[in-house]
Parts: sequence; structure tokens; C-alpha cells
Amino acid sequence: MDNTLIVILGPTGVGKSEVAIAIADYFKSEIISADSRQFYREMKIGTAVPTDKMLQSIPHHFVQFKSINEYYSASLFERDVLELLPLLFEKNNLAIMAGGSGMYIDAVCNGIDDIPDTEPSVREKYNARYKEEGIQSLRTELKILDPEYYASVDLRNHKRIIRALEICETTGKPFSSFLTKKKIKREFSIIKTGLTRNRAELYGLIDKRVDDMITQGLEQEAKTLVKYKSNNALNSVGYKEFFEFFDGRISREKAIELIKRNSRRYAKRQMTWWARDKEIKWFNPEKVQDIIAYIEGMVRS
RNA sequence: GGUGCCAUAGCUCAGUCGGUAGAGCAACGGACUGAAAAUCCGUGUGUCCCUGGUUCGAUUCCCGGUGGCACCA
Repeated sequence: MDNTLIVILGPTGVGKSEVAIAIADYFKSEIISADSRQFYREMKIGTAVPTDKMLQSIPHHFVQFKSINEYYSASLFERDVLELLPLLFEKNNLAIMAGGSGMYIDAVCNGIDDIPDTEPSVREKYNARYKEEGIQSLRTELKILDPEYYASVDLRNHKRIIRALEICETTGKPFSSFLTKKKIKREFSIIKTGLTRNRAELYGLIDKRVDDMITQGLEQEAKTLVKYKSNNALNSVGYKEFFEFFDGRISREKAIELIKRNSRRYAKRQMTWWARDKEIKWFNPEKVQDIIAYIEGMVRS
């Protein structure tokens, strides 16, 4: 039997953790988390990290293993997962990756082009310029340095433009010259399963989970992180809204309402990301037996 | 029970001197190559409470209902 990575993806709040654990338990596999915010150990309540009990029942990787002060990225995640997987496959030829960060999952499944690292100062420089001069100045420079990317990029999205510019400046070559858009074939098989529910039900679960987070002390957790609020990791649903409340810009009730709304919008963006991926087989999270049957069928064939 | 006011998008409401309607919020749709729980783009989604009348034409005016609110009993 081939070494196989079973991917369990789905929108926030749909019930991935429970399903992943049930399936890992069935196959005696370990779980790789693909949640770009659960990586950070300081963010526990707001990222709905599985309970200690759950974490003890099945070995989890990439959960709470970074500090919010550390830089991390989809590319580093790809590298780290590819390093770990052979070790997991020595023990069991089925490994599970569960999470909601589409880009990180794709980096592992399809690969991500090899683009040189950049100095943080370069990005800071462009960020400052964006703030002072606006986006037009960035566009003008991109048009000169990388006309090809200029023609295809969303010119109203400053993050995309800044990313391209920092690569152009660092390498002296156009950003687009690094983009092969080729899907890398992995040494292992991949089975993608998606968890979904009808929208109203999912939103109900999201609202309830936010209320649970509040009960568990999300406000207190956010308070201890205020001093790091400019860190990218804390530009996250559940934290940024509380920072607004602490600043006196919105009421506590409003903050909680916004956490719910922003979680819903995040879930929608996740679904949009996966809508184009025809390799995903979708399931209701309550039907764990169906998922197991599907995986067994795929593995056998 | 009487009088008055109100009834328009999921919510709060605006509007149409009679030519089937629009704001905010919510919602919906999309993009995405090392920040991605980020960032960016697009879209009004409507028995204008119901019945009848006047009219070429009624969401708009009129009669009568129904529901809500206020006041008087």
C-alpha cells in the first residue's frame, strides 16, 4: 500500500478536530495540523485548539509549536511537513493532515514555487511607502520591474504588489519569473476529504463556538497579548476585535458580534478557496463512517 | 371598545406630487504562489401587509380588513 496523506479540510467551526481524531484513532495515524493560527502557542482559546484530552489521545504535530514573535509561512510549512512525513510513514503508511488554511494545505499537496527569501526590512520599506505615498506609487514601480505580473495582479491589493516588489528588489529579477504554476507530484498519495454543513447550521455552530470562547476567557487571553497586537499572527479573528474594544473604539457586545460575523466571513472565504478543487470529496462531519469507508476504498484501489 | 400613528429588502428605515423602489448594517458571489483567520474585488437579494375601489396605470389616493405601537376608556 502506498504511503498516503489523508487531508481533512473544511471551514472554521465545522467540526474538523473531532473528525480528524476519530479517523486518526481508527487508522492509528498521527495528525498534522494545517491551521495557520493554531501554530502559535500564545493563541489558544481564540484558535480553538483541541483540548488537552484530545491532544493526548492522538499525537498532533504543528500545534502550538511557534511563538507569535516568530516568522512562519506557507513555504516553511511545506518544508517542515515534507521533513516530518517520512518519519510518520515509517510508523504507519497513513498520515492525516487536518486544517482550514487553504494555502498551507495546497503548499503541502501541490508544492509552492521556490522563491528566494527576503529581508524583512525590504517589506517594511514598501509598507512604509504604501502608507506615505499610496498604492499608485507601488503600481508604477511594479509596472517597470515586472510588467508581466503587473498585467495579471489585482492592482488594488497592496499586499500582492508589495510581495512582488520585494522579490523584484531582492533578486533583481521579475517576481513572475519565479512562478511556474506547476503542480508538484509528491512521493506519496493524497486523499482530500472536505467537511461541510448547510450554511445556517454552520453559522449556528460558529456563533455557539464564539460564545464558548468568551466563556473560556478569550477576553483575558486577548488582554495578555495586547502588547503584541501589531504582530501579524494577532491580525486574527477573535483578537483584533477585542483590541478594538480595549482601545474604546467599540463596545464589548459589538466586539463579540464582530467576532461572530468575521468568523462567518472567514468560513465563506474558505469555502470559496476550495470550491475550485475538484479532488475534494465532501462529507457531513457527522458521517465519520462514510469518510472512513471512502478512505478505505481509495486506499485499496 | 374608541381615537391616532405605523406596516416597504434578513434588520433599522428613507422614498415614490400615481409610471412597480433605495440607504446603512446584515447577507450573497468571486480572486488568491513565503503576511492567507491576511488582503482585495463584485452584487440589492423586494407579493412595497391583505381585499376591494378610483385610474390607461396603485407600493403611493380612497373604503374595508389584519397586525403592531401610543393615548383615551
